[in-house]
Amino acid sequence: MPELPEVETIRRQLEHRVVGASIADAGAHWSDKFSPAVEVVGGEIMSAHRRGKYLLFDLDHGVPTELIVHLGMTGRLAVHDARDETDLTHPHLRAWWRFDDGRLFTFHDIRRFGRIHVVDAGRYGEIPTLYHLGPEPWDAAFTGRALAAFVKGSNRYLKTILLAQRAVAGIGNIYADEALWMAGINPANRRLSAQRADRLVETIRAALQSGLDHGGTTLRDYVDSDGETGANQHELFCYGRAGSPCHRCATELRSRVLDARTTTYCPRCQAR
DNA sequence: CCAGCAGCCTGAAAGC
DNA sequence: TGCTTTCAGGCTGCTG
Repeated sequence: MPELPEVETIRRQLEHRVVGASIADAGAHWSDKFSPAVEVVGGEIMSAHRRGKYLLFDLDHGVPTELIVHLGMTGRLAVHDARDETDLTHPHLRAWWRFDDGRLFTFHDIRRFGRIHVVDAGRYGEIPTLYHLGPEPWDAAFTGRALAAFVKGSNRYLKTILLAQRAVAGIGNIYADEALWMAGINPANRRLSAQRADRLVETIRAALQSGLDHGGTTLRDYVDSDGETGANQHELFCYGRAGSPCHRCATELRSRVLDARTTTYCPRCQAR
């Protein structure tokens, strides 16, 4: 489940391998989730950015164009040496791009929760979550005040607001549970004081920074574009630890389902 | 506009 | 052992 730290880890690895490459050929799975990949044939990759969990490749394709990739749950991007014999019939291969130097850029996605879009640069209207995406977690616009305003304007669970990508970009289930545990806030709260909002902004940044520092969290499927697992799963305080003792107070961590998301929390440190 | 939720997907793990 | 069921979950799009 690539979230911001996993996507950023991949972006950093890909950047120096794809920038400057010209796309000579491409292919894609028939689904319209992936088929737009072929529209960038003839383009040159100018840069590789990230917004939230989206990878954004700027292309010169006559007009400024963006190739947008969301990894979903199990998406993997990799660049293969020209000598590699990459199997273009692999059952999980959803899209591929052949560079004019012979290298192959591939997108594998077992569960097909990923998505590929090609748009005129900056035209995100057909991608609702990206269109409405909130600030990056380290953006000056992401403040306790701004987060508190989002919570006040909504009647949803606090955790659901964090996952919705509007108040802040890039948080998924793992880092939401981690940040809420670190802040000592119950995920099912529907209100947030100014003081707690400031604290939650800090812990969101801390949880994501830990993920970045450890190359991402690998629970099932995540590997970076070199096929390496992350190490942040060894640093988790809360996510996936239901039934185990809280690292702060030794109370048994509990899990419940909030809006169809498994949520782990400490019933004592994160009392409502 | 909002909240809530089904549906998309597959393989691993658990249950029988 | 082998078959069936459950689970994981980000995002989209539908419903009320």
